[in-house]
Amino acid sequence: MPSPSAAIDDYLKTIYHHTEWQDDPVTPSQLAAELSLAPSTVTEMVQKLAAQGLVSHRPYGPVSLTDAGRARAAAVIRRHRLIETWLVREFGYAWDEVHDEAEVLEHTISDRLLEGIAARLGHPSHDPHGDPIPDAAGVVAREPFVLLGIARIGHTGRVLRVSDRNPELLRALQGAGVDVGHVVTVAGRDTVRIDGGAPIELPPAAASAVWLTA
Amino acid sequence: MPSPSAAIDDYLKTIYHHTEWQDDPVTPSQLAAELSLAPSTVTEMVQKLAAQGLVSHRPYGPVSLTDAGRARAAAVIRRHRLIETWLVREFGYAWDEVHDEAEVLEHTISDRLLEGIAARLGHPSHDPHGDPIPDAAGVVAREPFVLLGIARIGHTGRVLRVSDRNPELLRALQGAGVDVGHVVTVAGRDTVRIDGGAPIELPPAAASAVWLTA
DNA sequence: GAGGATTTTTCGGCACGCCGAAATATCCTC
DNA sequence: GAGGATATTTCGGCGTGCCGAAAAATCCTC
Repeated sequence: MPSPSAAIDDYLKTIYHHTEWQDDPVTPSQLAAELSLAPSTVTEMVQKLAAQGLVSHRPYGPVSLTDAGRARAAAVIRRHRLIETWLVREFGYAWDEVHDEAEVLEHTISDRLLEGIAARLGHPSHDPHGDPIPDAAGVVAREPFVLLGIARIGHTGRVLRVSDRNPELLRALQGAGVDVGHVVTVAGRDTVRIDGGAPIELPPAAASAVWLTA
Repeated sequence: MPSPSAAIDDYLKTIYHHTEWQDDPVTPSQLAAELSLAPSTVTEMVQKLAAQGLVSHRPYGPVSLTDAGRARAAAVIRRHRLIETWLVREFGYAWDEVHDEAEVLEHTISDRLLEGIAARLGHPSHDPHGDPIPDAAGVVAREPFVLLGIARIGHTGRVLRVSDRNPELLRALQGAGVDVGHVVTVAGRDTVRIDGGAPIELPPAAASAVWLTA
């Protein structure tokens, strides 16, 4: 049981993301791409994680978290999302500016400081992207959702989450008034109305990046 | 000119501490003791720092900062002390609890966040120990001082600084009311009066750990 | 189901920061 | 100023996390 490692946490976090919204098995090559590492590096690390009981993996197969791995990943993600929330609320960072800073601090802030931040924020259950923040026990609050591109025309829902992989899209949506927490009505695969106003056409990528309450 | 390194910054910071209040040349063995590293490790790192122009050092001699090294050290110390101040003021850490957290965060916080913290604190010039915080340009505010054990009996001064190496002593002094910013009158090598009250005897170590305005 | 394409793994290697043991330089005492 | 004590440096080595090249397994198409 070696001491925590930033690299290990990054792997766990990345694997976790694949099971957060749909249950995707992760292949080593996906991991390599997402972590910007050589495939050989990923193989080695995955073997190490498997030896520590954090992931399950048989040779040439996909990778998935064990319960222990999921718990640890949830803890890292809690840190990441709390830090993002804090940077936005208290330091005026924009949504798309917090990621790099959180990426570093999630590995270095003490539990004590983290909980201090959580307390000061009022123990939020969601970060500024609308992603749920696991509580200190690793439990995640969930809400039923539909993707914008899949919701039926006329469906009205609150924007629950905006996928945070694409800063450009984030800004475009924000500019169009499609912000987490806002209520919109679906007018097409990538078109919405706000407050019954005129239809607003969003970038095509929005169809699979905007999550509405069901 | 490699990218910043936490290890390098730790060496520079430690060397800097030796010239902060008196101009002590630092020997490799002192560095090794203060950094809790093997002497051989220090030799290697010092050679690396010398090659980068951050310290000057000839074989078997002491180590001192170059101007470039001092500038970099001041930047690290600025980070450290701002973070300490922030932890005390905004998260209710006690003086003697902030050091470890600051030790880590000083290497990982971005410039942007650091300056956000500085702004929120009102750009303080001193940390909770009374140590001066270099400004963003590395310039340090100085004030004339005397050590408690050296001040003449009857001298009255404000507590400017309490050496932060010894948490136990810190607590003892705080308990006795010898806090940074408080005004005391010297009644002996390790005895003071506060507000003309009865003499308070401090631990012997206080003589060389408490700094008063001259 | 054969054979080539793709994915994964193995293997040797590297940079970093560290260590202990042994060699070497300096210091200090008589 | 000789000789031992002490400080410093050199050297081989280690763990972590990474890489590229080559080998091995799997997949996919015909």
